[in-house]
Amino acid sequence: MESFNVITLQGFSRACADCQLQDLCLPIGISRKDVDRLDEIVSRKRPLQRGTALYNQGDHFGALFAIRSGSIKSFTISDDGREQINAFHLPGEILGLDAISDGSHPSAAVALETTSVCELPFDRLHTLAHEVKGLQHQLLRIMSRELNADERFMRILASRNAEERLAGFLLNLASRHGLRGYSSTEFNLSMSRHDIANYLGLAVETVSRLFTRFQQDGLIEAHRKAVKILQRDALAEMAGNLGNPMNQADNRSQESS
Amino acid sequence: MESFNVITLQGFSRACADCQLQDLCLPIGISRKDVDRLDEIVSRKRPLQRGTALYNQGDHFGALFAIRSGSIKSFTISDDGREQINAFHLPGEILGLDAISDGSHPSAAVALETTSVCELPFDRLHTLAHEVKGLQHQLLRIMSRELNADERFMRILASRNAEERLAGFLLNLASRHGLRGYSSTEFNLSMSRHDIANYLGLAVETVSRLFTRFQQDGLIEAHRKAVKILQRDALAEMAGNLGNPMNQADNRSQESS
DNA sequence: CGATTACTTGAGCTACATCAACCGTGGTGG
DNA sequence: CCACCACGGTTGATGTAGCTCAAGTAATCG
Repeated sequence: MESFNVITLQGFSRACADCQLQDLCLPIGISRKDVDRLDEIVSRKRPLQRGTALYNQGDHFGALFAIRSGSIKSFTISDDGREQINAFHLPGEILGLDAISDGSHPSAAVALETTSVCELPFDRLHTLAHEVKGLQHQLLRIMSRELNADERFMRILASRNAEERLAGFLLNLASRHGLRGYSSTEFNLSMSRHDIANYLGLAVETVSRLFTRFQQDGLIEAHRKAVKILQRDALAEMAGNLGNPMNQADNRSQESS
Repeated sequence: MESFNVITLQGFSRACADCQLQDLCLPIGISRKDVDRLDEIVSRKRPLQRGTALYNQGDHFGALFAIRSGSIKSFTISDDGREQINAFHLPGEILGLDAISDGSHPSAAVALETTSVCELPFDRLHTLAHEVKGLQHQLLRIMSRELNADERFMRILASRNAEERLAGFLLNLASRHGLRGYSSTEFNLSMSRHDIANYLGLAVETVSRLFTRFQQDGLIEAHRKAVKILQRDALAEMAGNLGNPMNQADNRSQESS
């Protein structure tokens, strides 16, 4: 709702150099001049409505996408028709990296709310990365960061119980919101309980019960999509202090020494 | 036992161009001349004994490693001291990709048996990739492939039960062995039941029981480390046909159209 | 304003973990 | 060379976290 016309129409055309998210996204560690070259290949598409697919499973891979505002879930449908969510993506994050290897998207991406994205045609990006070493490095770093996040999440799925998973999930979202300049204690979930359950490998009922229990225990305040973190430390304790490091982007900010 | 002195001592010094694994590893899509340049930066270390660490969690990241022979498990130790295995690596696979993003290894890597590796100093590799576009692309593809494998595995952890997990695991190992020119129906597990259980997020007892049940049902033949797949299709059915695609490297082979 | 969909709450069931005992095997030292 | 030990693996018995089924309530949508 808000945060929607923050980006003016001018901002819409004049891109990366002015983007609020540039220090989360591709332009890190790239000179102003090279950012302008990046700009030239980026195209901004009109916002996706909630439920709209950015790409479908099996689609030809032609471009990476960076989220400008809104949020997206990526998921796959298995042979038996069940959906499994791989990730939720927030502004500044790059989608489609898993499609580079075989030229088609192994998972679909659907907007969870009104969402706008930047399109980065891969062949042009690749060529530019060949010329701009900083961009090449940044691409590798982003992919590596993603690998990290996946590994952390695998760890959670393999060894944490339901309450640890949800606690970790909430903290992860919280800190990712924080990184984007929003409140890290109070935010809206753009995904349904069903999606959360699916993502965490739990039943919807379990997630629902945990939300009410966390609330009863004074850890959070939750009413439908609105969530407020009341006792961050208790949640972190519960999540085995995996809340912070589970975060995809956290580590990136302080490591540029 | 066998398959050990396949690599001669000559093969040990003259590298990538002669390597049996080159079509699984970095050199794909690179001209002969550029492979020689790659060769120059690769250094071959003496074999690691079983249980020896290639690197430890938190170590400074200076190089990627490619497995030449043997196998390696990578894992992290969480705050509470529990080990969680992220992956098992076979010959031709690259380790250390998750360390690019913040310059230190988020996970440790330990040899499961006598294992030899090639060391690829990252700064030199990075520079070479800047010059050789094919190498840059191949690096991205390998990372993307890894992302894929992680996502598939997350799906398994989040939505499959014990028997589906183990069936998928066995098929995955089988086809990875096949890709390397070994039998894909008969092979040795280099990891313990404990490791398998840890990796799959199960208890050792459960894994053990499943092994005996699979054997009783005539799906496999298993004695200690030795495994023989008897009914591939039945296992695939059980794994929700996730056995094949779960594989990290499968898709790479037929897509170079 | 009714109807569909998202979420919550309760009751019972089950897959798997945990605890405990036992077995085979490979290594070591007497 | 055998006896013993330690360790990885197997098997059984029991407990429980979380799933499933079921029904109710609240929000959303046409």
